[in-house]
Amino acid sequence: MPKKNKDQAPAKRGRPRSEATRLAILKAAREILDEAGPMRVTVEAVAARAGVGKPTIYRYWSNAQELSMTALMEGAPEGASDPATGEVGAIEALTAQVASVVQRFASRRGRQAALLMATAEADSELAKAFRNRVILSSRNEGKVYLKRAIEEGDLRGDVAIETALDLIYGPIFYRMLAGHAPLNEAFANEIVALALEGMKAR
Amino acid sequence: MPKKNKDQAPAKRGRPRSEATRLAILKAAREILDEAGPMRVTVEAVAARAGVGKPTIYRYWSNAQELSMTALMEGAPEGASDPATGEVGAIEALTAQVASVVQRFASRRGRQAALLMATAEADSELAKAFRNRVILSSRNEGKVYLKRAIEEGDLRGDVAIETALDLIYGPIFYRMLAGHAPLNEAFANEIVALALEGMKAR
Amino acid sequence: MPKKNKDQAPAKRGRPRSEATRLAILKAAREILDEAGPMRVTVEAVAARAGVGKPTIYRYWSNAQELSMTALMEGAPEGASDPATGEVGAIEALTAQVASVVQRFASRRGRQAALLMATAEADSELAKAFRNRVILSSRNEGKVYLKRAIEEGDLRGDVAIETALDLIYGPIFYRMLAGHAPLNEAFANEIVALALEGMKAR
Amino acid sequence: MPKKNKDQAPAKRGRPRSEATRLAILKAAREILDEAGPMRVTVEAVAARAGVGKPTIYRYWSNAQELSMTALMEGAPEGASDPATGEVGAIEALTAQVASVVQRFASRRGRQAALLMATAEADSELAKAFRNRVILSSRNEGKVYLKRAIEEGDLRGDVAIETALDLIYGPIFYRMLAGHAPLNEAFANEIVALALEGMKAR
DNA sequence: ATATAAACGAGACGGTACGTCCCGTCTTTCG
DNA sequence: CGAAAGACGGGACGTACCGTCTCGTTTATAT
Repeated sequence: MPKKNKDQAPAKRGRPRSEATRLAILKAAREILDEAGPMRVTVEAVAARAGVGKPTIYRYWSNAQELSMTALMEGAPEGASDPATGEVGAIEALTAQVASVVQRFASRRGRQAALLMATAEADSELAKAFRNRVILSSRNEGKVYLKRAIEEGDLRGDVAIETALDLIYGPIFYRMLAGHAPLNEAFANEIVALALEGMKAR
Repeated sequence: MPKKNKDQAPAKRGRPRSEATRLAILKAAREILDEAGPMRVTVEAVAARAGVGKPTIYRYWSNAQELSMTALMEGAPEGASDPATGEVGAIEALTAQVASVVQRFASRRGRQAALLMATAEADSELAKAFRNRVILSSRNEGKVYLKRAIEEGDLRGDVAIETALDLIYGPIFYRMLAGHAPLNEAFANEIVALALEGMKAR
Repeated sequence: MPKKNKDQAPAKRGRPRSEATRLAILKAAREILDEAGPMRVTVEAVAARAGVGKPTIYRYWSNAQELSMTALMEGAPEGASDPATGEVGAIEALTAQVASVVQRFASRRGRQAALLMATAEADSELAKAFRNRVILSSRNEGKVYLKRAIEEGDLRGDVAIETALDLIYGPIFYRMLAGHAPLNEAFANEIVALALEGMKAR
Repeated sequence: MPKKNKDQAPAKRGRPRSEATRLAILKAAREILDEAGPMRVTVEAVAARAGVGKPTIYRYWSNAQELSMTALMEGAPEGASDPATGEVGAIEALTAQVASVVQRFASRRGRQAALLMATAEADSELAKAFRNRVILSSRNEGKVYLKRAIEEGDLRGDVAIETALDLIYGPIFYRMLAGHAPLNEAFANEIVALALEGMKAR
């Protein structure tokens, strides 16, 4: 049996890519992001800071924006903030989660993420991953709570869950984008309360 | 009394700015926006296309982004789509308006506007104007409908109007940003129905 | 008469090019040439040293090689080493000139010039100018001496002047290229003597 | 007796270098030289074309220039165009040889060889070999003819042979470098005739 | 009518960053 | 264990725009 990998691995040749290098690049990108903002995350600056050649960066990402997206994704582990201990009611848990999302997106990092999302070319693979990880993961979490609230009889069973989710999470990004009102915990409570008002089981 | 303007006007001398030039610049910017997207709206390209010197553009705007915002604002007269003729119920009118807003932001121009808003420096005067004109004008329109619906007894009087408005208009930008579901008329109907469900007068 | 320039000047528009900038670039190029050799005359290094943007250099020259050629041409005024005072015989004057040419091309600058000539694209306008100024100017000077020598009866009148000139100046570049023997004053004397041996009027 | 080489060879271990590989590299280099010129003979391009790793090339040559020199040397077997059959006079034979040299250096390959020679670092071993093989071999051939011409009494015995050789072969490279006049057979005849004019035995 | 002065087109300028090519070295896996 | 493959740090390329700065040329007032 001369072959080691049974037709599953593509048999990589040549020097393998260095994970350490990749991490150094992401670290540098994250530092610049924090210190100087997204406009300064240029391939040139990141390469210089990471002690890396520009071509190495281009080997992994096709431009500074994609690099930024990866940096933001891998930098913030995106929590999955405690999947609700069951002790507490589903709607209360949802409210708490929305509050934490609001808080996250009220921060600089949150704004950067949204900006990046808005700027990105929508169809790239990385953009989709970023969207799922950064923008939609909270929405998916929320879906679990809503379903549980229905199971537990707190919400009516005929609720249009998808629309309800947009009602709950949409306003967060709206305020972030338009800035017409503050992003704080009170806001989180108001949204959830009002959005679910009409869905309550009587 | 040698002065004509009684110490209020600063007595303009020299050649006045040419409105035709300003319009040519905006026209060129809009064309590039349509043909090649917001990334290509560079001061250089606009100047070349408008047959204008770069300093002339900088005399009016401080960078390409501000120019784009003006172009977008003056290009789309922003409708103010018939302020509801009173014949029709306030909630129906609101639903129709939301549908038209959804349609507008489903277009390329709409996406460009939102992107520009996201990218803009939040504190500039022009950015505020842009925000009011492009992002918040629809919300303000909506507020009128909501108030009328309360007056007409369709909605309860103790409704938190501001939150309700965010509930209605937020999801539009959310879907535009995240792209997880389509922006169409059905969506408009669903949002309004669900958002107001809990505010209905019983 | 509204026009100032009577159809002779091409009516320059825009900010004129700064001669000071051009000279600073050439100075920097010459310095690098001296200190580090022709390989180090990169557009980037010259721009940095001259305190000039790269595009400014590309506005004048299309690559580092052309820049080097200009630097070498304008740097060494190419002497026209005293056009022979008439007091001395034409052949003696020629010998002295050849000796000075040998000396010049024995230097680093000389080698650089020849190398540049060899590397240059032959058909460019600048390459032709460089060839005339740096490589062929000495040959043209020599032609004057040969003619005078014929007039003065030192050489026969039926001599093939062009071939004779190649016989005299060719060996200089040959030795420089092949390096099989030294470039010194003795060599200059030998060449001229032997080359003209067969042309002496009897 | 397990060893093949009887203790005189340095006991080669491991996979021996493949001569086929070496030839493939040289072939690829020669092809690029022909098709795209000397500037395009980069180690990278040659490796790709020859289907060879870059380190393999660096194992044989220290840079692309040396590779080019070898390619040019081994590509053109350098003729040694008929070592004079004795039937014909030495001066006639010399004239014929000079004509063939002129023809060779009038070609693209000739120009490339001279360019390479000019660019090369003079002190490298390979550069010396190249110079001897490509630039000076014709001169050495010529020396034989000159000596024979003296022996045969066609030329005077007190001739400075080295200078005479430079007089004959120098103009070829001069014209190639400066391009002020064509390189053709007539030129070859003229040079030899004029150069030897003064050395003829009377 | 004639100065005066700002706006204008043109485009050069010092810069920053782009994305690409190639260098020469290194680190794997394959034959 | 040599050779292919190819990643790596690095340097330079030539280009696109940036925002600023002269230029010479209109074009309206204000004298």
